[in-house]
Amino acid sequence: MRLFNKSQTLYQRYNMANVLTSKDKDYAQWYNDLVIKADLAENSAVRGSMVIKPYGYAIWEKMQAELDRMFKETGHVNAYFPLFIPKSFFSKEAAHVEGFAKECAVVTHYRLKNDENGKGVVVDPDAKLEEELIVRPTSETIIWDTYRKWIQSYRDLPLLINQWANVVRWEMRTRLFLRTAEFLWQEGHTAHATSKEAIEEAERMLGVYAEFLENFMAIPVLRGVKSESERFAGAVETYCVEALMQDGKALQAGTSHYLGQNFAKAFDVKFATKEGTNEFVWATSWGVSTRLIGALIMTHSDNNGLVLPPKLAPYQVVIVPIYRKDEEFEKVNATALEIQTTLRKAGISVHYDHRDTYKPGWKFNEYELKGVPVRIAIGPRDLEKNQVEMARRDTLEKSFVGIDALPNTVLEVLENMQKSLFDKALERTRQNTYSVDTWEAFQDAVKNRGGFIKAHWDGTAETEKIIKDKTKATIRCIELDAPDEEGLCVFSGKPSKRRVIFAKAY
RNA sequence: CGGGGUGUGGCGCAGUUGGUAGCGCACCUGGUUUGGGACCAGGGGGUCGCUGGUUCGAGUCCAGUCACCCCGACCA
Repeated sequence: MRLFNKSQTLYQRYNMANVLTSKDKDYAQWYNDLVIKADLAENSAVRGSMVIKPYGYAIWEKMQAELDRMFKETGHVNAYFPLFIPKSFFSKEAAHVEGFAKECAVVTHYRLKNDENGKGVVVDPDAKLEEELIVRPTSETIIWDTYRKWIQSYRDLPLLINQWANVVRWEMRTRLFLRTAEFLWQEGHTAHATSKEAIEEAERMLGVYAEFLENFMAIPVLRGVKSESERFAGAVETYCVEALMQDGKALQAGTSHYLGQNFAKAFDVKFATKEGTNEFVWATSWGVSTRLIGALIMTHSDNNGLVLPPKLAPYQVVIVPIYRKDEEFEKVNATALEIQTTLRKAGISVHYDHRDTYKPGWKFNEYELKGVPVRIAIGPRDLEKNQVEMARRDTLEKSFVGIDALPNTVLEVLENMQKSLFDKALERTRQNTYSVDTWEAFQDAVKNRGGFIKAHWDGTAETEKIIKDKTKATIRCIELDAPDEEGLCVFSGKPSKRRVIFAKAY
């Protein structure tokens, strides 16, 4: 077994030089390079909007498939609501409009015409919309306007609907996957007869997200609730899962909101109870977005490129044939095809790259950049010994495996890698989650150490704001299982009943 | 919206005191190669972001304008 990562610098010198910026040198640049070089996405002609390329989209499709399965397993169905929302809908829920007004794209006209000077097309001023349309930044308003018509009786409840959609939030500054003007997501919107049911739903879906992130994406998360100032615009309570990235910054990976009766009241959605009274329904909404791809990258990847957990990889194994002449290729190809079939029968997704237009070394680097979990190289020397060379992406270890043992060995490695990626990320998160008790130590921790900082907070928005202004750290969440612990606010010195999680965030 | 930067073949860049555009990668053809991003030979491709000005002559100087990137404030 050869361990390249023990002599990483030498390895890189002759191998990956000039491909990716080193993580240690410039983490943000490393991230950008990786997204581009791994062929996940690129910037488009429209500022802040990205093209998700086939390889990146394949990862999103894997996520969608699993999440969709989980949503359906918990009783939800999919539907689709319009992209355009009448402007008037937005003003119906005060907090909601307040939260989103500053980043809405607005459709004002519905027609173009040829420019009179013969230069291209211009907006036809005669085609002004009576009521302007908002491009959805989220769908609560249009959905609740619709739910009013769907809900009359307790027998219509609970209403458990999800939609897969794109949304637009006109952000000042954007970054591929992490924050773009348009992004893809799913948004669940549910209606319930009681507050208790709605809270249970919000908590259930937070659990679904946590399970998905941890078991599927191998990303450990904290489960918690947001402070008032970080709460979703229009929610009574916002639950969240927060993950810690390799650079010590937190990333909100998913949110689930208990909306109380806010939207029901704003859109007049009432139902007849068994007892014959009329009551407003109780609501939730919850979502995760293509931002998760950013979380994926920043949790597992390294200086050689993307590292994908096997459950998410568009293909789990790539086979690279090695040969000199046509006769050699014939033999290698025959065996490679057999291996491909065997692995596929074992339920493993396999890509066999027999292109003659790239050399093996080029392919090795390419698939490392793309994070394919297992690479199998097979050449004439292997044929003689009835073996292949197997390389594992996360550790960069290479080993020789007998062809007969292949499917089982690969399955073991994939399983092991899935677990190992999670364990590694969990260990990193644990080592970077720590308590701080004084203001000096807090400032130092935010500035020099990063990570999840557990500190006492007096519970006021004022203190939270001052801490944010002074340190750039925000309250990521109040952990659901945070133990009661008397203490003094790290900033104000006022009494606090438990610690909350502070971090710098994406 | 403030600060900084950049616009030159597909990508990354060079271009001196103004003289009519070049390099690397990629691409195409042929050959040799193929176990960690091969090599040789030949070839194609750019009205230099846009508009105007100065000049015999502008990638280069001037003015304006647009776009994008990075750093802040705002946000998933």
